[in-house]
Amino acid sequence: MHITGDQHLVKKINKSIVLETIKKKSPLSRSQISELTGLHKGTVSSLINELIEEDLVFEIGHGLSSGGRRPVMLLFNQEAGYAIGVNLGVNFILVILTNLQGEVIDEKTTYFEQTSLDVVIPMLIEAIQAMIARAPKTTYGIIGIGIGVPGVLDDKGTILLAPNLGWENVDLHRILTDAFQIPVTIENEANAGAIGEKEFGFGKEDANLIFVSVGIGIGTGILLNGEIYRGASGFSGEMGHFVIETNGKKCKCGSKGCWELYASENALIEQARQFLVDESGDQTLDINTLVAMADSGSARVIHLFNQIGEYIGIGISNIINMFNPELIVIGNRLAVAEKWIKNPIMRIVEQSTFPFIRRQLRISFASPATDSIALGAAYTATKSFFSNTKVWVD
Amino acid sequence: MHITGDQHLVKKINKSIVLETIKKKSPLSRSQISELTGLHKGTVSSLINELIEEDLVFEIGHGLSSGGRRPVMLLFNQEAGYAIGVNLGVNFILVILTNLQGEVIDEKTTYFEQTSLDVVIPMLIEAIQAMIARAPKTTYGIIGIGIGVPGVLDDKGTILLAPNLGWENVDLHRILTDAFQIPVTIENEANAGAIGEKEFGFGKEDANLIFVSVGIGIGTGILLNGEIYRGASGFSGEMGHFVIETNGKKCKCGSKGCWELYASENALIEQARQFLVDESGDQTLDINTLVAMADSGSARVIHLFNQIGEYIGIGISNIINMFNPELIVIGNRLAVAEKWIKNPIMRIVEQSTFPFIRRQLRISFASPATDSIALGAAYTATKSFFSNTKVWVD
DNA sequence: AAACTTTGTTGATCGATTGTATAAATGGGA
DNA sequence: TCCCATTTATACAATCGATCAACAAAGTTT
Repeated sequence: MHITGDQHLVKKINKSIVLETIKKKSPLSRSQISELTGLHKGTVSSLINELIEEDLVFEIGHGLSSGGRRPVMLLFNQEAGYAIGVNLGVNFILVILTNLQGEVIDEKTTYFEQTSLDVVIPMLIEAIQAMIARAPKTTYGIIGIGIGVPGVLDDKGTILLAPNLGWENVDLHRILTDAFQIPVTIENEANAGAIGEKEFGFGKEDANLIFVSVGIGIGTGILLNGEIYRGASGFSGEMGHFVIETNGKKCKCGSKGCWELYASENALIEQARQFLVDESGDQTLDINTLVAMADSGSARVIHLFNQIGEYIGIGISNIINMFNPELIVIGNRLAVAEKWIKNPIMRIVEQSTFPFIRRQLRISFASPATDSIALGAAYTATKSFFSNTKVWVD
Repeated sequence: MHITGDQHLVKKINKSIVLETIKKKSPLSRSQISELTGLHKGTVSSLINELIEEDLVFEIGHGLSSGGRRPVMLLFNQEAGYAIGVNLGVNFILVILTNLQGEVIDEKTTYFEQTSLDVVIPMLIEAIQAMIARAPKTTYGIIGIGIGVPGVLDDKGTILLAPNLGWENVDLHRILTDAFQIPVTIENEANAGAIGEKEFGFGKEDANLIFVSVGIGIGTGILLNGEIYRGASGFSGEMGHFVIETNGKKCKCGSKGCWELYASENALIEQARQFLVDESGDQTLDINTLVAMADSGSARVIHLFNQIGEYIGIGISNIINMFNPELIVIGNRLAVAEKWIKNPIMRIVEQSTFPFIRRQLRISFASPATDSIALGAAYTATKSFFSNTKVWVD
């Protein structure tokens, strides 16, 4: 069975084009939409009236005349419904509430120490529950819940493996659907980050964007031709296990010389521990501590960041040469060390990539203020809402 | 301006679905097509009649009854037109003539030694001209010319750089369009190979397929979600310049330790030359000679193939971990050494890739009998014919 | 031979875009 | 102030393509 064409499909396509246009360029008049999209005036009129009926668009009043009748300006009704977005981390749960435009209305972070299912799942449900309770009443209510998870998923939303949480075969989709009776979408953390950056971050104009999540390990969210690339078994993006040293250290994945052995938060802390025992006692080492030490001038720590940065740069160079993307965003924990790792990364990238590829390329660090993973997760929920129930074709 | 929907689009979609169904599963009756596609009987009838009118489909006679009126069986008219496919190599021009189904009707190889434009372009034009002259007369005649080129192209069919031919900024599209007044499509060699394997080779069922062209250098054709991936500047697939040894040999690309320094035909021959001067005089070394020597038991050559195979395996492992493809096809010159490099490649891949990724993965060598590059090139011409003038939406 | 099945066509209907005419609102100029 | 061109938006008929239903054609089964 194929997706065959009929008038309903045509209408869905055009309605989605009209709504997208309003979302991106409002305020707009009907006639401007007609010109921008190439659709006939009458078509636009009737579609707009349906969208107003559905409370997704509203009239804001008259605009300025350009020599004739004054246009009626239209706005997207961002507040017709809200979406929940969750970044499920290794020691925290970040829940955000966004409107249909992806603007953050509310947010709350909860921390945990034990990662066992019995502890985390109830906390997760409670956190979402609390956020739903705080959401204002709207036409469509909570239209969906999107979650970003640090692990490998199948296409039905089961977590096959989340090594840093110690989870295996957790049917999170079922658990949350049962708990809330609301559509749930689950996405890998790095993929969600890529989506977030594409929709709300630095990558709005880019069709090819790669989100490099440098945390305990390294994961990558690959967005090609505007869509997440998943591979044959939903398991692409395991770039942490690139071989960058043919005869390097042994990795638990079975290979040798894997990238994340040299360039992750784990690598950083492990190496720091070797010389910091004497330098500063047995304090708990984490990345924020190390950044603080570098800021206050510790040469050894600065040198360590430099080294880690170079290794990150090697992997990123491989990514660049392979994917020739428009944008690379470095996110997750190590992004806070931007100040200390940016230069070595850039230096290596300039050495190891083609000039004509670099010309189309930008590299940036995810802003610590906005959580692109939670934003991306919320966006998947919104998108699913539109494609399943209302407009949108994809 | 977007691609908006109207009835013409609907018809194009459905007509293309009907034709594709016939191409893939003929002989078929109208009613079977209706069931397979989900389209209404009447719709199928009218579309089929148009296709018959256009000479793209014909009735072959009655099929067997299944308890009622006997069906009229339909066939795709593969011979309604022919396409030219060209593999422009570093020392040869292979021209093939295919029907609309991609079956090779005729083929001819011409060899050349000087790669200067003045020599090669006239030869190319003459070779194509000769093939066109030999083609039988059909309804649509020669519907297009497709060319696979070992170099970097822009989106208008200009060769920006073909290092092994010594060409730069050659507007091949214009040259050939002027010469033949027929639609011309130009594609990178490795991309054409990927398309050929997808349509006619081992990859028919696969959406994610990577063609690794191991010749003088290493190029890759990346087919994701059923489409060639080109990257931001049409320049992805430069995987020959992966870094696999962080402190390895210097490469002319400016980096160090690039894959193709260790795993290409160049690497093979260079290393062979070092010890073969004394072993067999100053014969001209090429890959066929080396394969022959291995076949007759030269331990050193066998060991060399083993080593090159292992390095190929390392790069392929990286590709696998990154793309998680269904299929990898190893093509171009080194494919003839399958017997000697297959095992080391496989051994390394098994060591360096995840088991769950391998489960969905096949690795094969391009068959030397069929040239997937020329086939893929011819297919791009056929596809362009259908999408521009007749049915097909993409 | 009658009844049922399968295949394929034909004409009516539906639904969506488009084209044309028209109405409404406005600015510019005589 | 009045008239007209212009811009905006709607209304209604025309058109095109898919679907639906009825029917004809050609079998098979009982």
